[in-house]
Amino acid sequence: MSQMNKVAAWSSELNLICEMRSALSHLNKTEKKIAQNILADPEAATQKSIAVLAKNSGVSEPSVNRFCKRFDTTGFPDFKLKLAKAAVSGIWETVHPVKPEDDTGKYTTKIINNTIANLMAFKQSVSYQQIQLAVDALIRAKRIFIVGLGGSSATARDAECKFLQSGLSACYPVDLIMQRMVASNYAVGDLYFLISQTGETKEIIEVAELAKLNNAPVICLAPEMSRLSRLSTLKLQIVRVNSLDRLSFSSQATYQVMLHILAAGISVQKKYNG
Amino acid sequence: MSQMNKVAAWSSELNLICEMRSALSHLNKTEKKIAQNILADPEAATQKSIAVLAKNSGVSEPSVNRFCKRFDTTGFPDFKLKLAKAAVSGIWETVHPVKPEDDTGKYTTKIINNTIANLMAFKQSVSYQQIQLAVDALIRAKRIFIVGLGGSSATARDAECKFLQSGLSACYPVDLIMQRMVASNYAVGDLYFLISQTGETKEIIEVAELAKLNNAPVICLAPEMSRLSRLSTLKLQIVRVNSLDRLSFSSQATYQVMLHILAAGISVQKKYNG
DNA sequence: TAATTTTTGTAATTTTACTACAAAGCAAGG
DNA sequence: CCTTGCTTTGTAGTAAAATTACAAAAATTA
Repeated sequence: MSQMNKVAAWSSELNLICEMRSALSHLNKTEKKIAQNILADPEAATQKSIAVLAKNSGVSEPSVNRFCKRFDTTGFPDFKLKLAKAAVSGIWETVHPVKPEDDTGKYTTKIINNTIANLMAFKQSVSYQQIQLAVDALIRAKRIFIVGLGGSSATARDAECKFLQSGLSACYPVDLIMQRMVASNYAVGDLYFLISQTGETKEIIEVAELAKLNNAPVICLAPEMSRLSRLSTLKLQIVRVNSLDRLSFSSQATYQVMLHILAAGISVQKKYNG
Repeated sequence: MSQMNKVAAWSSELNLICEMRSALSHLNKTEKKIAQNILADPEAATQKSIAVLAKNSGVSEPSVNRFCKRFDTTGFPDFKLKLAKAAVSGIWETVHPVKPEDDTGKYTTKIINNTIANLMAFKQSVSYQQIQLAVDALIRAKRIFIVGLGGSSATARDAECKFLQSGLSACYPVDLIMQRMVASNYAVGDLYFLISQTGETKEIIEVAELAKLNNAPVICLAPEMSRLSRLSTLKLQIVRVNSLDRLSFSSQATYQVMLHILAAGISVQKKYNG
């Protein structure tokens, strides 16, 4: 530990449980004992006294007290308080996959909770700068062509509605041939807005490649690190709670929210420019 | 107080701040002093000691202690803990409207938070029974016709995708004339699935009335208490955080999640029946 | 108004958390 | 391999915080 008194200086914005988890490897044995004991059941730890927690962890009371102070708290009671808060917001960290034996109530709450978790992850990862750039580009564009296939076709339709409502010139060509046609007939002022849940669909990558051939600006709404994302000039990347199957949450809800944010941005921006 | 020792017996599921607020009128002066002092800034109260809180409220320490015990807690520390938790989850109770002067970061987080708040409200109000009934009806139906106009057209398209993916026979007639045609040519086994953000759009109500004339089953995805909702045989009602304008959150995200839940229900159900 | 009940506060007790200090463990240098 | 100096951990004492028991005050009822 030596001079590094506050383990978590570099992650003070994250919640206490995250901090502890990520600090775990940097801790020495006594601290690790305490951390593991708390992390095993944070909720339960908030109910314990310093004496009980020390005994359970096999360390002395002052060790627990010192441990607490290392995590940016004034002492044990303050630590417990912050831990309790973290445990509440942490409900959304653990995702619960839908299982075939779940009854209606179970899978309903699971899906809603997982979707909320995904939105929270999205909130943490979203780049305001990219949104700002996207809003600017959308407003500047003379024509916006939206492409989305399969599961993303509804999202594409939604984008068309929202952009039209915001007073932009948006068009969502329904079939693939039309989409290709649009992509190969680029004119200055055109903008391509490509939507994909996977970012790997062959047909949409073709559209992106066609656009690139013409040096056309391409905004994509796709998972980070996908092929589509790499082909685009402006990336609105959507993280997703990993290790979660398609059934267990609505990733499209996140896409929808992203579109909503863009629409709001356009409205806000337009109000200022006249 | 007399024999009623636990003020909050009838609302134990709500969080502590809600309980205090609703109990406020039933409290006597000393208790009211304490409650008001805490409610003025619950977050700050969690940092105070019993002595400070007592002094600030103009009462004695044991009074504060007794006050805590009335709210289903073991004592002051436990009370503070539960208060802290309530304050955290309470973030989602207050919604923040998007303002024209908001910068990118501000309106982005506001929209995401408001959408989460809306999903939470939805979670609390959703009827599992209605979902169960809807899933059953959808599986039983020979043909499902989906109708949604304007902002709901994308949602309708999404419903079509999801139902088709689940192996059902779903169809979303794009234009209004087709929709009317479909509604007036009811055959046994048909099911109408009507989607509306307002539940008051004239054209969709016409479709619902046409269906009703034929005694056709109608599932609606609409706000509670709307005209469309009253016309339908099965209502999937969507509450929304009130006093929030269209721009400030994505209500469609909630609709999308509802569709996702139905699709999951269909998959789960089908797995059991073979 | 007196008697009874309820409410509130004072004072003592207990519990809990914290601090000072000393012992043990560990690393670098002789 | 031992010593010196540093870090880490624990023990014991101290301080603070919360709780309890009890008594006084206020309110209620007859």
